[in-house]
Amino acid sequence: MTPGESEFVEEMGRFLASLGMTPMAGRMWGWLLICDPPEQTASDIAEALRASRGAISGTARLLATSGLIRRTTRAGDRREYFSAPPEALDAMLGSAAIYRQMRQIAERGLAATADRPPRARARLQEFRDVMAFVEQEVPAVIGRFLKDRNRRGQA
Amino acid sequence: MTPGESEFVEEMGRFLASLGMTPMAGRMWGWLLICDPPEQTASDIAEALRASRGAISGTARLLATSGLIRRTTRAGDRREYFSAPPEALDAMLGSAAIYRQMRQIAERGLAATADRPPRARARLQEFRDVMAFVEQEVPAVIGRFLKDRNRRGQA
DNA sequence: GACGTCGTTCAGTATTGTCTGAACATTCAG
DNA sequence: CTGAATGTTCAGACAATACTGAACGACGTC
Repeated sequence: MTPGESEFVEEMGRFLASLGMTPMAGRMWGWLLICDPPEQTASDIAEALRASRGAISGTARLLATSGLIRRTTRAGDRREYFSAPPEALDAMLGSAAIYRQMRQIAERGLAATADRPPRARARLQEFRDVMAFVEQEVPAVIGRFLKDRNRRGQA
Repeated sequence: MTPGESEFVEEMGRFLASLGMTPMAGRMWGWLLICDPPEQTASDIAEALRASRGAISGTARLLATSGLIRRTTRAGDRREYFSAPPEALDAMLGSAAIYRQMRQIAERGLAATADRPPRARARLQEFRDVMAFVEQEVPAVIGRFLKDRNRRGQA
């Protein structure tokens, strides 16, 4: 890994960490975006990132369950191969998980303030409404784009 | 603050913390969404959240600079009043800051891998393209919605 | 000037979270 | 069986972080 690539990997680590993931998750994902070949074993990744196998193991599970990476296996090869598949972008952007979570929190808040005057609840009500809209519309827009792009890619 | 309200405030704290802000920022914003009256002094907030004045001070700056809360003053009153204004939703959703940041990281990564074969750069290139789209389109969609809503609100 | 209120800053602390490295289980080859 | 390679788990070290509480300056009132 060149210094420039390493800087990219570290930057992705800091960025995903700032979004609630671990730095290692960001590094691993960044590396899987630029590595060659695209599929790498845990040992490959541990060596490239100079991280322990334990860290790779835990991070791989985290990334896989959130849909950001794919685990594949090969006949006659006990190792697992990790890669950043195109669907990762769908998982990252097309999901309304964050907006849904915010809407749900807002709704629980509204339930907890049911006996308060409307004036005190108006802001939270509005917040909920906006979140409900975003939860529905943003994934739809991104979904249309990704679908379009995939169709063009196939043609 | 009732137990239910406190639970809402704490939940908002955990949520914003998972997005890279501090728990206190989430609590404060959550409280400003449901408090009565809607404008509160730092002392009011410190008492409601049972937090120190120092924590409120730092958190208020954080929230204000990111546009989530508004600081207002009144003639003949040296205190500052904090509130969660409707524009906060614009700041929270309409901003493309996160997507722009991801696009920029991707572009620096592409620059750092300029001499690598296209195969190794394809994923990152695609990632950049999708981010560029989202950076432009998502705020546009949300902006149209908010504008619409405001117009309806005025009518 | 003395006092009370308001806001900021910062050192210290307590807590949390991340990563390492070792121990362990599993699988396969020799 | 022995040994090597792969993956998981977990205790513990280490670093980062959030918050407290005290010190400080600014402002206005008496």
